[in-house]
Amino acid sequence: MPRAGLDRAAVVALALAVVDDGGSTGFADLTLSAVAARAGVAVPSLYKHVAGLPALRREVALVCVEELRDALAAVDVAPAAEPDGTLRAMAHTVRDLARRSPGRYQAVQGSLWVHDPDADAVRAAGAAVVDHLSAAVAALGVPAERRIDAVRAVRAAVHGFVVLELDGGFGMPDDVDASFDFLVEGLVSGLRRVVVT
Amino acid sequence: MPRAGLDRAAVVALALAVVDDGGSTGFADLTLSAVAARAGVAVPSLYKHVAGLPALRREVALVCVEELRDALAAVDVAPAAEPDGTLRAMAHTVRDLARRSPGRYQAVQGSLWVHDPDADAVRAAGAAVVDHLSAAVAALGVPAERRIDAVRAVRAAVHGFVVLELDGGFGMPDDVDASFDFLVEGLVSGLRRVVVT
DNA sequence: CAGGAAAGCTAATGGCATTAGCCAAGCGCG
DNA sequence: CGCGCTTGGCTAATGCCATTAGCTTTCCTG
Repeated sequence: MPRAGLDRAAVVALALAVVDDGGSTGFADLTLSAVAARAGVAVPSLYKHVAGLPALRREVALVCVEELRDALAAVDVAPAAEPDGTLRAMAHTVRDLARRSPGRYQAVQGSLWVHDPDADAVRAAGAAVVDHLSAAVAALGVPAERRIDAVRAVRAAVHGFVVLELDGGFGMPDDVDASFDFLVEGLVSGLRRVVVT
Repeated sequence: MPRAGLDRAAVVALALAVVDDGGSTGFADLTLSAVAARAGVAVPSLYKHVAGLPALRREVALVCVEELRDALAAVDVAPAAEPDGTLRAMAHTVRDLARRSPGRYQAVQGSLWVHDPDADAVRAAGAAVVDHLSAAVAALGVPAERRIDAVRAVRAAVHGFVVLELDGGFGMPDDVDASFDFLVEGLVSGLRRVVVT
């Protein structure tokens, strides 16, 4: 019986594969059994590398949040020509990422991490995501005292759209891309007008 | 051994109680065990009244969606003075309902029902919810060819905000009410400007 | 090449849903 | 009044999952 040669990283990678293969419910359906099956190993063997299912979920979530953070950082570094381009690009980045890997997007969400004392790293990466959005909003000229409200509005709008889209909540597929553009344009132009407040 | 005198409705009512007591994860944590414990009955006895856990969830969801639909219908019937008042009121109605019963709001969401062949009633009630929003958007003067986009934007914004709020996703509680007002005002004024298109 | 740490295993426990099959409560009808 | 059937409840058994305990084997290290 040769060894499988697993380690923490390999287990997390296999878990990510499970999540990716599971569509938009991939994260919810993440199970030690599934990971063990993929690894060609008995379930309890996984405990040699991760502390349990909740810990594995946390590690997976961390990878996913960092992925999102880095994608937004890349946008931040290369702002489009116009100043509103950044927020626009970030919105599309989030949606694209979510569509490419729905399971990973679910992993990012989470009442889960907000109150989990062991999820400091996840929270930190999440805060970085919000910071990038905040910078984009600031670039639009939103005054400081409205900054928080504006960032919350952006997060709500984009996240809400993505969630509804992934859940298939938009009945007919009536050009969902156009609807997203409509939303983002409304957001950008709405926030630009806040300047006058 | 007297009988407990359960029936389908009583079981669903107990399930709703479980959901309500479970906070924002109440629906996810809904379990036959919990319902049976409340009913003072062994778990398998529940199968005499409901077809299983998925069916019970569906029944619970139906109640919750109908509740939301009726709340929006009430707004529709008694429009505020100004014509934009309706959409504003609906947005607040949704949020208030979600805050009052977070567990029930989660029940309404659902990739779950969209593709479940046995959930026609849930889908129908959901469609009615969307219809009410659509009417409010129309009252704002949004032209017909933008109606779908506008309704999707409203749903995304409100739903996204509520989900983030319930998940505790807004770090500090920095006047979340004000942020919601900001979002709703932006939505209403943004949609009124679409008229010119 | 010996020995111990690390990685795998099997077995056992406990929570959950679900199915099968048994028993008794209570209603309706003679 | 009592017989019997429908119906609601029960216990027992199965299966899937996570988790823990404790054993074995591999393989690196000295």
